[in-house]
Order: sequence, then structure tokens, then C-alpha cells
Amino acid sequence: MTALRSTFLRTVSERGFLHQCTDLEGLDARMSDGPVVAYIGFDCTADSLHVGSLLPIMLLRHLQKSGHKPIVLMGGGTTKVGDPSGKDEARKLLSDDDIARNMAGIKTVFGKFLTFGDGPTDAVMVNNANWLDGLNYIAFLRDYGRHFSVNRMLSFDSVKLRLEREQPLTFLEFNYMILQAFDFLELARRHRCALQMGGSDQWGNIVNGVELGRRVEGFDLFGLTTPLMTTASGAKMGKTAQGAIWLNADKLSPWDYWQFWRNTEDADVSRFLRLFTELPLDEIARLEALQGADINEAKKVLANAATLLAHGEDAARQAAETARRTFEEGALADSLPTVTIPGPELDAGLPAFALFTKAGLAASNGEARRLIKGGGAKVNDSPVTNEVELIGRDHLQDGVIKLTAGKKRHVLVKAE
RNA sequence: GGAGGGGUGGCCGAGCGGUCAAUGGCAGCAGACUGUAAAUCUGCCGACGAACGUCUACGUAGGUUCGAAUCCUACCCCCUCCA
Repeated sequence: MTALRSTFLRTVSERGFLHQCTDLEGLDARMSDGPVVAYIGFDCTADSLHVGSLLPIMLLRHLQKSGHKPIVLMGGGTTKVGDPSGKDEARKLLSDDDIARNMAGIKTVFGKFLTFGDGPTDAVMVNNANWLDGLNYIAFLRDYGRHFSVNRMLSFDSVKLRLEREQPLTFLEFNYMILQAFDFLELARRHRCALQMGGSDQWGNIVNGVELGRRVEGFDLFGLTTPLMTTASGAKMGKTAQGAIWLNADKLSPWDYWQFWRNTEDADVSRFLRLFTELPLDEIARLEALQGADINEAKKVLANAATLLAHGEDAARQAAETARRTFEEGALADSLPTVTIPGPELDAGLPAFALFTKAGLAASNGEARRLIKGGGAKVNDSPVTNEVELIGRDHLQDGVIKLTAGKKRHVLVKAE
């Protein structure tokens, strides 16, 4: 690869964000020349983003830090259509209310990673419903539809894969890429946006936008994609049995967020350090050199740095301290997740399985029973052998009962 | 509109009148081993119940039968081919 001159491209390249670019040299030249406006689109399919979206968010953050202007495009309009990329089935259609609520939840995340405002490199957030909702069908087809060849559209992975696998693809979804291309064009017109970024599954959508911009307005637009994020064992980032790793603190506590990063597989640590922290590369190089159990040091650094970005310094420090006390000293850290039980109930005592369910350590009483039968449940660090054993006030030690499921999940029970 | 194929537990996928809460695989949870890792091995893996058990579940709604995921009817949805 030729040496990159622009700070942004050099940074993201060194850190492993680069997958494909429509014209890397051209973009490098443009970005060395002065501030460039770039955007990434986000779906409004949930009321928070999860770590699966963290890669593009970090990309925008690096962009802004290198002196360019990020646009966060909320897909208020395109979410009504649904992106078929990488999916076998159409997503269920969301109502306008759902979308509005989801958008509000997502907005709060970006404030942590980007600086918004009116300045030349301040981030802005726009909603594509603004220009998509009012489109006139016939006018749109005549103005833009003629620039799209169905032959070509069929060749893009997002539709090709569906067809090859004999999965249904509705005309509604088929239109998604056209709308996304139009987004890019509109952003170029309205905000002089010149670059669209996204995950590698967005390549087809992005290329369409670049071409549409050139054909309709003669714009010189660029596209750039990041690699598909999976863990070393092939799983998709961000989904665990408990659910997605949300970025909003009200959907997933900073403690659980910290634990997620702390439990990174060895093979992922160095990649994650580059992508999801802003530690200098020489520091990362030092951490990657660690072997065996010492890799745990690197994982702690990763967890601290990642939590700091999403939840702030205090939350990160507290999670780290709680983890240190709990796992390294075997001590009781009073900052562990806590559940309160009404005093009278505690006086009477609860069957062990019920208590574990109440504490959120099992999804149902049956699951709690299995947990106990399997020997994975502990009360105050000693194994529970009888699933109906009554746990009550006399189990309080210094005012709390410590419940443990497996090796990693701890909850404190307190009297209300 | 016509012909054929199909809709099963989080996913894939068997079953095709009783022994089916439904083989198997994946995912998940727990145990062992470890380093809060991976790999491996073992157990668990619908809900409720202390337990005998009870309830819900095989696209939807009915029906036949002592008994249905399995048979019949209607409807909905998907795929393929034809017009």
C-alpha cells in the first residue's frame, strides 16, 4: 500500500478499520487538502445501538479527531424499507412511533463519542425521512430510477445472495439500495458530503451512491468500508445469550459492559485494542507481546479503555475496582449489581431457586433449578445443594447475601 | 389463475396416528481443566410444581379418532414451474 498522507486514513489504516475504498489515493489527496464531510447511516431498528455498531462509531470519532466533519445519518426513512444486506428474511416493518422512539434512544449514544455543534468540524445528525418521506414516486423514478440498471442491481450481493438461496426478496426491499444511494446524493447536495463509510456489507449500497452522485451532479464522491466484525471464533460481535451488548447504560450496566470486554477471547485482544480503544499503537504493541495468563492484563486495559469511552472515567474505574475485589481478592465488592427484596419476604425466606430467578441470574424458575442441580449456584460463596432451601434474613452477611451463578455472574441481595 | 413443493422448539433439521415436550446438529447454561481465555471432555437445555404431575407447543381455524406434529377440510404465508 502506498504511504497515506492524511491523518485520518493513516490512523484508520494502521488500526485495522480499512477494508475497501473506492479510490484510496484520491480520497487521501482530498483529505490531506482540508476538511472532508463524511457520513455513516444507522438503522433505527432498536432503541439503542450495540457493540456491533461500535466500529462505525469509532470511525466517525477518528474522522472528527483528524479534523473532518462527521454526519450521523439516522435512517428514519430507510428503516421503513429495510436493508436486505446480509439477511435472509425481511425485517418486520416498524411503525413511525417505533422509529421515532428508537431514534431518540440512539441519539444519546453519539453524544459520548462525538462533539456536536455548528462548527466546521462539529458533528451533525440528520434524518433521511426529511427527504425520503416526501418523495413523489413518478418524479423519483424519472429522475433517478433511470440511472439504475436492474441487471446490475441483481449482481449485488445483498440481492444476489437472497435469490441464490431462494429466499424471498420483496420489491420493497429491492428498492433499499436506491434509497441509500439517493441519501448520499442528498447529503452531498445539502452538506457537501463527499464520503460514505460503512461495514463491508454496505459496499454495494455505497458504490451505488457514489455512481449516482457522479451521474446526476458530476460529484466526485468516495466510499470506504470496514471489515466484517466477528470474534475469533466466528460469532457476530455484540450478541450474547443474555442479549445484545448495548451501548446505553440504561440497557446494559457499565459493569456488564466492562465484563464483556474483559471476557474477550485471547485471539481478539490485539485487534479490539486497535479498533475500540484510542491507546497509542506502541502501547498496544507492548500489550500484544504479553503471553499466557499475562494477556489478562491486556484485557483489563481493553475493558477500561472501552468502558471509559462509552460510560466515562468514573464508571470504568468503578467497574475495574469491583472486578478486582470480586475476582482477584475474592472479597465482597458492594458495588456489584444489587437486587433488593422486601423485608417481610426476606424474613420468611425464599426458596433458593426463586431467589436466583428474582436476582436475574436465571430466566425462569426451571432454569434456576437446573443451575442449582448442575452445581453452578452459590450463596455467600458456598454451593447450594438443595434447590428449595430457604434463603432468608439469617443469610445476610454485613447486610447482603451474595449470589453467584457460574464463575462470573454475581449479584448482591439486600433487604429493602 | 393452473401444477407441484413447503411452513416443526433461538437457528438448522428429523419425525409423518399412540412409546413425541418431539432424534440429531448449532447456539446457550453449568461442571472438570485453566488465566474471569480458547480448545477438549461431561451434564443440562418449554413453563409451572417439593413431588406423582399439570399446562402450553409442531403456520391459523375447525374436524375425524379412545388418541394427531402426524389423517381430513378451509384459510394464511413462502418457494419452483406454467399462463
